Amino acid sequence: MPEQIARNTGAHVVYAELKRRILTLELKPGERIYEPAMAAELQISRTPLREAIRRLISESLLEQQPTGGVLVPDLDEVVISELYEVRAALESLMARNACLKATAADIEALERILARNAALVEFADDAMQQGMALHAQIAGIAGNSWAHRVHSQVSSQMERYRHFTNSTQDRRDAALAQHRILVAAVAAGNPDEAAAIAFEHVIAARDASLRAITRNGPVTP
Amino acid sequence: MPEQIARNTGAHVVYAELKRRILTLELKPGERIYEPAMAAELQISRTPLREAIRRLISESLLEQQPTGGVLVPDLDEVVISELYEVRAALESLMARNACLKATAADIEALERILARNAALVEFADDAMQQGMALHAQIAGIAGNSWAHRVHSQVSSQMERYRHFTNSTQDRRDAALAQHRILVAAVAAGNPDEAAAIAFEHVIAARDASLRAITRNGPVTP
DNA sequence: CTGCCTGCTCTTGTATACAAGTAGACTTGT
DNA sequence: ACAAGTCTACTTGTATACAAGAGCAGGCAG
Repeated sequence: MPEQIARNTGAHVVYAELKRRILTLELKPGERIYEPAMAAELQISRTPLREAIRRLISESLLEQQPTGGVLVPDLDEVVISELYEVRAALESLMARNACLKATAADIEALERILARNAALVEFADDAMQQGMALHAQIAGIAGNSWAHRVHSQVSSQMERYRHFTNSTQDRRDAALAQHRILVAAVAAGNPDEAAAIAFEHVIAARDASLRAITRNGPVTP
Repeated sequence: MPEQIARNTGAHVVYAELKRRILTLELKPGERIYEPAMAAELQISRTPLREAIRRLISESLLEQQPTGGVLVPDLDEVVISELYEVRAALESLMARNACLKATAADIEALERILARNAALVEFADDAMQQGMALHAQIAGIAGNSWAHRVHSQVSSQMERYRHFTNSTQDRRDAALAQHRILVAAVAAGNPDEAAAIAFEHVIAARDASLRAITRNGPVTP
């Protein structure tokens, strides 16, 4: 339900391409987008390009100036903190709901993912993927499509900050430990505890990121 | 930050008008929107109309069919439950943050709103407004613009269901009592308690709404 | 030298024309 | 009568042309 099936319209293609460029910082924060130039570059007319731009604006992946220009939003460490907190609230909710709805098969699936993650904990590049996999499973069990949808949007935003929030081995170990406790709480069917653990887990990730940022300098050097 | 200052462009006007019609159910759930007809009715060309439509789609106030048609989403009691839960998670977060940041003046402002609400508790039409006023103040104190933004979007969605979730005097009294406890927790500076109370408060509202719906029949009769 | 005014260029916003694909109705054959 | 195929009307998606407004440069006056 979150991602609508991509109809192969040009607007969808340029939307995906622009989104990719924004999230990879290929389009730099603060950079302005000029419709005719971008349309020429993407070899498409202004109409579908505008459609893609407006969609990105409504997702806050682009920003409209009062004067009328459109630009890539600046990176801001206050924002990343906010995003982590919203993620914490949503994942907490989903952990609670998963707790209430999980079947034996669901628990088994969670533990299988956990085992996989434990085996791969040393690989930094997979760390994010692993956390996402576990969370995706929990989200599926929770079955709140709106929570899932909003969570996806927030996660997209956070991708722009990925390069600034390097994960350390310590952090990955801690995350794995918290995931174990979380799955245990879900298995035990304790909603309040599962919710609290999920919340604290993401808040811990927030604090780790903020420390990493202040150590390595601000996000916009 | 949530609502961008309306630039007086035609697309913004039709956006506001369509949104109004959708939220008031003037555009009926399930009804399809034909661009030429709607453009003629609103006396504007298809281009700005399409812009407004796409924006509403990305806010889930309109729905795009795989085939290409656009229609007003059906009402669904599963969805309203989901929306309440997301609201609960977000308001819980904001209550927690408000707790951490509130100044003496903030507490005073909250208590003033509380007193006002207590005086007006018997007026059903203001009930929603009062709850919103208190929440808006808390959101302001919490100062998480993303939480605020997402909360606004979810609240918009819920407006479509307003007519089905009639509030009773009992319900309003209960809400006021919970608001008192919430403000007390914020004043006491107890984040966990404030968060828990805010969460339970909205969940209680969810349950009351679901009961009202099952009593009065399904949302789509 | 500085401040203001004027004109130009380039931007965005809107309208319209065109193309392609789809749903539905009608006809035709069995 | 029913099923299948085709044609038509209308839909959405895209391109382009046009208008209005903002920003900027350059010149002119004080």
